[in-house]
Amino acid sequence: MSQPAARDPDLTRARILEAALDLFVEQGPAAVTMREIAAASGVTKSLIHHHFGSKEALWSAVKEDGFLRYAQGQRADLEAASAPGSELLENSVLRYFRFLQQHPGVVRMFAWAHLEKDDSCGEADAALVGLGAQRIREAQQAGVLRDDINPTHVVTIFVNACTYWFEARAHHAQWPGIGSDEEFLEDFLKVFMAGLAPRP
Amino acid sequence: MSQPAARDPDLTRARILEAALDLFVEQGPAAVTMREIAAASGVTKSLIHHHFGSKEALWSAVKEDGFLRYAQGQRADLEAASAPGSELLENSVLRYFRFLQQHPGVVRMFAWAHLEKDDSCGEADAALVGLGAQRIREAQQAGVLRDDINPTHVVTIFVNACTYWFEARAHHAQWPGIGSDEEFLEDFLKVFMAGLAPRP
DNA sequence: CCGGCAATTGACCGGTCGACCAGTTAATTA
DNA sequence: TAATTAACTGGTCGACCGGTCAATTGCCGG
Repeated sequence: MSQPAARDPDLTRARILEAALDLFVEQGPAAVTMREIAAASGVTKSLIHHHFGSKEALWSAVKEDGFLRYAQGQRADLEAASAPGSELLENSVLRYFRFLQQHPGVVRMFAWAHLEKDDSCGEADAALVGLGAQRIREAQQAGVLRDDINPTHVVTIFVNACTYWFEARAHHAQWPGIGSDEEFLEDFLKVFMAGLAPRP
Repeated sequence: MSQPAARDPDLTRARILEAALDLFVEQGPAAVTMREIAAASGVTKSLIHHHFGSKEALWSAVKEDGFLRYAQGQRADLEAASAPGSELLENSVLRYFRFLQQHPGVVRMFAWAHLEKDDSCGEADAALVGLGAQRIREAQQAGVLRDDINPTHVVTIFVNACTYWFEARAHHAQWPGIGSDEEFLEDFLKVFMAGLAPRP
């Protein structure tokens, strides 16, 4: 006979967070009810309140957890793409694009956070962007990239282009002549890298 | 003494649409109540149902109206920036950026639509993007822009970079070394235009 | 092995939501 | 001007929301 699962508050919290993440990211925090989260995570509504206090606190915990995992993944990616110079930049764009491609929920989570003017997401990746900008500055000083562009803006440009590509995918899919993920990435990289080449 | 306002269903509809637009764009469709919209537009809740049927239908009407006005404004802008060649492209980016700068609600309305997977926004500007892409194609054939890039992707790149700049403004504001609207626009234009210059 | 505490449950509460409806008023038309 | 239609109002309903609470269960240190 199936025993009732042994008590494991950490696992319970994790299960609630996981179910809540899925629902929140998919439907938005306002449209999800505590009852849905309870049903999806296999616990009682009261238990969610016991562990997280309120719906808003749960949503905050979900975002904090999500942003943390995002930042950790990106940091690992940035350190893995360690080849210096312009190859590093091209690799970074490629890795960032692939990351969003494989984690569509991340784009949506950021979008929800932006719409509700939650700037806590900035804390998650500010240090990461600073690190990336530093690498670009080094490449500029080495003469590999043109040096009349703010390094942080270099990061911002490719982050914006890639992120919004996935956020507005269904929208832009209706534009005449639009290509696939791969074709867009290829074209963007051409323009981006050529635009950053040292000036003659 | 103040007469009760003469009946004017068109004006009433317009007032409801305007109030609903503001509230929906600011808080998102799920967070806004019919009672709020009624209070903000100075009519009864029942009257909104009379004119629009349901909350969802009202939100659809708001989006449709918003997208239409957006597309009309953009079309006017595109036709105004009629100088051919690479100047046209630079002007288009500039005008698009300024448009979003002056209409922050548009960015948010598109973001809400994207998050709820409403692809009706694509119908609004598909023709417009097609027109822009055609101009770029002509510039490519004239040798003013490099011709190994999908023209639609050229549009997409600058639309993404500009739109997400405003959508994630509060987020990116926390990034170290980030600049102002003007500084970002300048840097983006440098990279973008240089990246699209004909190859040697 | 027992006493305390956290994990967990189900019933329940006040409040608010979107929608509906019967009734009233003003414009339109025949 | 009588009749018809559409604009508009106030009141109300059932559903469902987030949150609370007393009671129960299982773990774990003394």
